[in-house]
Amino acid sequence: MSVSDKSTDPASERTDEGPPNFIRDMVLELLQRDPDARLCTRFPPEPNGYLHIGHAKSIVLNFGLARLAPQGTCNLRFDDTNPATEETEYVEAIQADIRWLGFQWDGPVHYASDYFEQLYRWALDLIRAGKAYVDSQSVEELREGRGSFHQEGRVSPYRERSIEENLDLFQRMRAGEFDEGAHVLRAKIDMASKDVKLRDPLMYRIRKVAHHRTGSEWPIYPMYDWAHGQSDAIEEITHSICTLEFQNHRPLYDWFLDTLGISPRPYQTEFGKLNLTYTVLSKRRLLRLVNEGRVSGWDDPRMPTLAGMRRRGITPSALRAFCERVGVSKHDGAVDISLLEYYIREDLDATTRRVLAVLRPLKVVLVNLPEDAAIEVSAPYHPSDEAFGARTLTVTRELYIERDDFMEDPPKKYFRLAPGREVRLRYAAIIRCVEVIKDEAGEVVELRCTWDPETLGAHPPDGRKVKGTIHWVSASQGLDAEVRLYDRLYTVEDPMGHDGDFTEVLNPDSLVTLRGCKVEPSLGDAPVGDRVQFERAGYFCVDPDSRPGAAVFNRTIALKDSWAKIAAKK
RNA sequence: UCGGGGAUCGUCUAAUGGUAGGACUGCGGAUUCUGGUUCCGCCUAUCAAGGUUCGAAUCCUUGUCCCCGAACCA
Repeated sequence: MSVSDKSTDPASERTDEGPPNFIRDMVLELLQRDPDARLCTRFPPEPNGYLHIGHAKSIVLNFGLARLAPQGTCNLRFDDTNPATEETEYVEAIQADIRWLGFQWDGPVHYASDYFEQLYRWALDLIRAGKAYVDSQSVEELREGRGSFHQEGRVSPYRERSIEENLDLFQRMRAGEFDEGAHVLRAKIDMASKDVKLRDPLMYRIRKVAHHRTGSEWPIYPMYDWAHGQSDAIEEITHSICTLEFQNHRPLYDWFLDTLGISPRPYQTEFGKLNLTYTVLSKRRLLRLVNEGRVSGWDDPRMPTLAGMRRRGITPSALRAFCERVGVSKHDGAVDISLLEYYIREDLDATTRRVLAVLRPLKVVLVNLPEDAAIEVSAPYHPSDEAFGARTLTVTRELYIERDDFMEDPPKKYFRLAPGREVRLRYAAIIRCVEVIKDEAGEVVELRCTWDPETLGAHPPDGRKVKGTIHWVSASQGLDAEVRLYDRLYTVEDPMGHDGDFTEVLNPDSLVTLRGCKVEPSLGDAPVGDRVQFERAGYFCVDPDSRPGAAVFNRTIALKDSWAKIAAKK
């Protein structure tokens, strides 16, 4: 390709889609050779748990690939071949999560269970072709017969059953004549293969368990390897994208498709799934957190599930941007959680209005203001985007400031309030602390300050510099609220690398609930899900637990805090 | 030990024989009525050793380390 045709090169259109990657390149090359080539991907979750951010990467990848061509499509298919663990609740939650993330699959929702009949007929074909047989060994015999990495497999005594007998047995398996474990259907490949996966893998097992869609119609269920590739083929998927741990399955994937002679057929490509520091992404372990009550549910804001992140206040667009940026490769690494945090802040900074809220209130009395003072100030909702508008805040004689914004004996470089020192009240005027009131225990319970009217909405006329600005809420006008501060769920970067159980490194402070917080009056009618920035504190959203007059805010993420860094160094 | 994959700044990822680039993090600085944002700057990488070549992250050889695989899970 020459440089001059760059403008018509499909590869040049990738600019808005994040960095290039080997799968995208593969598809782009195909499209360059044949612009009319069919392009169909699929997202194939098993409905046995909720979607997490790792699935988001896969969704963004698969839907993104389909969009590379105008005729490209991406299916949603539930890989529901194990009725013991799958439920309708998950089927519904997964669809809601995909839509929330901002994607819509093409055509109807597909299910591997839609293909049970076709799969069954193909299995009969394989038996007739002498490529599959019914084995009647026990689980233990099967396992032993499979051999090991260093030892060849042993041929089953049932391997040479006649085609007629296999047909009869398999049909009776399907008819429900046998108990679980009595027989299995195996592909006849090669018990001596160095690839353990190819040592006559199981295609069907007997499971007398009701299926969430097919009920009790089927007493036998196809195994993943038998169902997946054929399901792809039925849907005429062209690119079957999956994660690295399925690389070992590809020879089998190919064997079934080739042996059946299905055409056109899909091809599997693997990529490294997303891993995140301070995070565990494994449906089995997330299920444990839920079942053991370590979190409040699949949508606990600390969970890396899409449902949890949604409740936490994280936006779909931040997630999408993150998934684009982490890239796609065959390297199995762990992305630093700070990259995710960056995209969350970037999006929220642009899209949320600023409000004032005091999380840990400390009372301040402005001694030179009359009892009924009500000084109105206009405060823009966003520092750089006028479209957000403004609201009016009222300064009253008594108000609340953050406990952290006052220190009796401040260290160097602390430019907030201290005895005798000045600070600006955000959007209002400068105050000076003239008296500190303590209780019997010696704890500071109130500050007396003077209000400097000359600095209301203006710099001090005498030119003096007041570096600090703090947020505040009127004592009489502020609203009470509950605030839930969320932090990382684990105390270590790699919870699974920890010796022992991953629950041992759960962060005991991952949720801190604050009651008696004070928020500005404009928040009185904030709807559930509403996202705001509490100035100087972080981004928050209204939790569904909120009740009229008793709002609950979840902290999505704190603002970057360079003072905390300075303070921590000392 | 057998089979399949993978090794590039601290992290993720580009560069497919021709200047090792970007993002995040970290560290400085400027601006700022958010210790936020924004802007500017700096630090830091080709797993190792040989070989081919004018030239190697890229090709070859050997080695090292890491991941996956012996479920009637997906």
